Amino acid sequence: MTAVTIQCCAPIAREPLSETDAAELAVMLKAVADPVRLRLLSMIGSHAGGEACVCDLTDAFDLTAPTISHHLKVLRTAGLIDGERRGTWVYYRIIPEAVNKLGALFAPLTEPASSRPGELELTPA
Amino acid sequence: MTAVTIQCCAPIAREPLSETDAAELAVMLKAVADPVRLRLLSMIGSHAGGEACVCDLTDAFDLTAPTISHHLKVLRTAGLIDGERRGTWVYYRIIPEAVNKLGALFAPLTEPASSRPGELELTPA
DNA sequence: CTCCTGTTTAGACGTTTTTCGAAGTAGTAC
DNA sequence: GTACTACTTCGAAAAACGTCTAAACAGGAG
Repeated sequence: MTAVTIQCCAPIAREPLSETDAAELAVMLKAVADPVRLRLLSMIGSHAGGEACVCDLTDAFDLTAPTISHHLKVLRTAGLIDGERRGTWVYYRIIPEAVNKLGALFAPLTEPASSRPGELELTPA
Repeated sequence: MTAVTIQCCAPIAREPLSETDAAELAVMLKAVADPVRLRLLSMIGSHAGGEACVCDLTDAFDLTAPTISHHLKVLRTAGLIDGERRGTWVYYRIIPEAVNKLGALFAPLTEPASSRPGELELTPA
């Protein structure tokens, strides 16, 4: 599930976003536009091994487990993370293509993308 | 007004975001996490001359003028755009540093922050 | 099997957001 | 001055959101 287009749009200042692209990007941005989810994403992404257990994440907040679970679901539905159960615990990992898509959206127009070394290797699937 | 820290954070996957940084970034992301505001930002940024009149923007939507005005205010409060009245019309323009900040947040981890030239002069509070 | 821990789902409640119509402010033209 | 246009502010209604508690589900241990 969670079918998300990996690459769709030029940087925001290159040309006006279409209604469709804007709607799709807004879903992803809305997922990230919350302090708790931002921190969750950052914790998962920066965790050793590239993945983090829900149990690790829950302890870092003053929130109940269901609330954390809800936020993780929002991130997962938006296509930003993916989760997998291994035995007792569930591990989440970032989906880099999705994050790169956001990075590309806000990339500066000043220098052509070519001058940034390995900016994005992602070509649309 | 609209005092916004220009640079505060490493890419999201480098290290866990602090509670403070996450809260601050979430404000900016929330401003951008709406289809209408995304399109407004894109229209302003890609408009010839780097600025757009509210009258141009309003016509592109099926929304009333007060609603567009509200969205523009949200973007302005978040520090993403700036507006100026010249005679009869009000013109808005993007604040590139703010957009770059978002781009940096979602940038891939390939190069260490030190290799980006004089990105910014402000250190976090 | 039962019990315990980790995680998700369901439902409820208060807060925030999006939108509108109506009224207010800023500026030009007459 | 009045009249007209451009834009913003105000106040209200509906929808979406974040959080909780309670209950369900998944898996390991006894």
